[in-house]
Amino acid sequence: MDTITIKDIARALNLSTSTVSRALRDSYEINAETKRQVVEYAERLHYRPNPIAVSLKENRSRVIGVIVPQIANLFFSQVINGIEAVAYNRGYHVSIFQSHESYERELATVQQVVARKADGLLISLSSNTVDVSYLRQLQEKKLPIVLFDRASKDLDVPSVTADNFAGAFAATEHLIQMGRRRIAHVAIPASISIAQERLAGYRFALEKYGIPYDENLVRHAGFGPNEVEPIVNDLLIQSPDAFFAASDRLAIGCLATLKKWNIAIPGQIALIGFTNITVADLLDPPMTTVEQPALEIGQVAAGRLIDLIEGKQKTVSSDPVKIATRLVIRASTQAGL
Amino acid sequence: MDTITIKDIARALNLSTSTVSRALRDSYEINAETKRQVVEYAERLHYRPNPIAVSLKENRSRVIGVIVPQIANLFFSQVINGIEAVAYNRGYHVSIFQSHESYERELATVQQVVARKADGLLISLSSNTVDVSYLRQLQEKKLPIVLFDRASKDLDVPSVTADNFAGAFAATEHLIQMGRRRIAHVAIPASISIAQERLAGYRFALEKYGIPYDENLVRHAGFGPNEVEPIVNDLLIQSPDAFFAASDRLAIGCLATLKKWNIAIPGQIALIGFTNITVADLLDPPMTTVEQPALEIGQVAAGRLIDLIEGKQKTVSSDPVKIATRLVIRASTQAGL
DNA sequence: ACAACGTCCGGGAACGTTCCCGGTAACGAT
DNA sequence: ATCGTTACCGGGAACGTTCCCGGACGTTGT
Repeated sequence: MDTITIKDIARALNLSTSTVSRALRDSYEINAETKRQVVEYAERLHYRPNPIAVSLKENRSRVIGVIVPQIANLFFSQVINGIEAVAYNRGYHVSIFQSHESYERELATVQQVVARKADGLLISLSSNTVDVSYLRQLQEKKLPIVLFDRASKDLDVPSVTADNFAGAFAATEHLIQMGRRRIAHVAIPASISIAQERLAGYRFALEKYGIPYDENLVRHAGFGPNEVEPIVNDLLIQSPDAFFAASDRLAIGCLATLKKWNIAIPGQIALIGFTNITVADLLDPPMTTVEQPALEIGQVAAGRLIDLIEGKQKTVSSDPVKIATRLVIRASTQAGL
Repeated sequence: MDTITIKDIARALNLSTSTVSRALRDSYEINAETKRQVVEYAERLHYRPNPIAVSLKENRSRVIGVIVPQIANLFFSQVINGIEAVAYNRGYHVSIFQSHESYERELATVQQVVARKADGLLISLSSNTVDVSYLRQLQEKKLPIVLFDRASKDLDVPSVTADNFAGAFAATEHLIQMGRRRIAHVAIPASISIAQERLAGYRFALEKYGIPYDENLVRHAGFGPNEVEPIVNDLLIQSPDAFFAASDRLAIGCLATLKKWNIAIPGQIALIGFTNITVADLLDPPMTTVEQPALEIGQVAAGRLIDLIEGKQKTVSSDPVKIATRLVIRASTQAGL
């Protein structure tokens, strides 16, 4: 009754659907005058090709699916902005989904996205995803996939991440240079690839400066709402003189807990976050952070994916791309005591 | 070569596609034994119905489209979480899109979503959208639509928003009760519906306490990255003793600018934000805020939309739903001077 | 004059479903 | 024996496209 189809045009102009279809796609074998008529009529009735029918026919959709653990996270939302910018420019639509850190939701969402014939997949793994075999299967079925931020060592898929090792190294080195020696590390769940990279950077810095690694100073925190506070409390028993938090959320949680105890920052304890929070310098005290180039990660990841989709990538070199981080020094890591 | 279809099952089991289709949907007119065979075989080969084909046939998709101006905004991302929670429970998939505060992108995105046969639309208007006729047309074509947060008075569509008037009133009243009299209001673009509601609440509070309304104390700020600072600077000329910022972003901008000028908060100037920022009490100083129930807004909006989709809403009463806000008092509005 | 070619167009299958319309048995009731 | 049911199942159209195949007509070359 309302959406106008190619058939309607054909009927109205006394043509066949084939002719109309070809006229609309500007085929060489259609008379110029006929094309004009068709295009004009289509224009006038606001004809829009039905993408569902096209997808069914062509087995593709010009849509790329993006799956992140959480959208309410500035890092991911900025990555998405980067993705959209390049995807849009190159003629792709972007559909965004959340896994909510759940393997089941991630799996279901990916299946759905694939069933809807997305041309490619951009995904950051949920923290509860250990079994990535479903992604391997998709990969074997030639579905273009690019991982970002949270990659997986079990998967030979192109990935784009921040240089977490270097970032964590820089953070830890900075703390050491500011005279800290007992540096606690509040890490994200060990299942996530970047947790290990950041931990490694942390350890490497300690090693370089001859500080023994003390595993009592390292704790992993999950994504529960009140998980950070008890962990910080535990760590405080070890009398650290600095906290290195491995994410936005954790840094904020550390800050809140330390304040609760009336611990002077950086007087007694220095604090550094691994984050993208824009309000870092409005906090009390302004917080030193390792900034991840979220936007750029998104842009690069989307670019690689689309290259893959369009077959520009002859060599499917799945060498991971690492984007440099940036240490922004603020008050929370000044020399203390 | 890989995705298995109903035809494959039919061929393998020597049945017709009709029978297989019916068996899979558990039709009463299929023999129990046949059903068993079909279901088992389908299970074994991991058969998944092709949602594209189903959409084409049924003219629906069990997908609801969500369009927000910006995802990198805690308010919207929390609303989305609310939406997803109920949508998921009721058997709908959610596709998320951003308009980036652009009318053209919004229009294009909505068209795309509609063309893909979304069953309904949940949308928060971009600040540059003045012409909502395209939405009216969709509404006339019986597409279920629910607006949230940013509604439009030109549109007779169900909407779910925070109670912006009451929230702004409470904020302003609080400032007045703390002894402030020259209360500056940094508002969001006047084109957005909630800007007017918040302004009205602000004015009503002034009126109630016999404070004359001074239009020099009210300025609207757009979404540019550096738009807030000059506006705050301008307002400072009017020597205000309080700032009421109408959004997250603006409140943060005010705070940053005031700090730049070394203005004591709340000593010289009090500050209150209209926001959802979780770090409000970690800021320097902890910021008093009017909190919007973002999650609930999302839940209610999704609920209404799905009711609409499933025709449970006999009366299409488009009376707007208003969800109460909550005033959280922190240090930034203590009595000054 | 006739083949050969170019130009322009239509018929119809196919993508994977659903569903309407039928049809065939078997069986009890008349 | 005939009829009406009931229980099952298949054929095929339809959703909106694209594209292969083929055909009609006119023009050109020999």
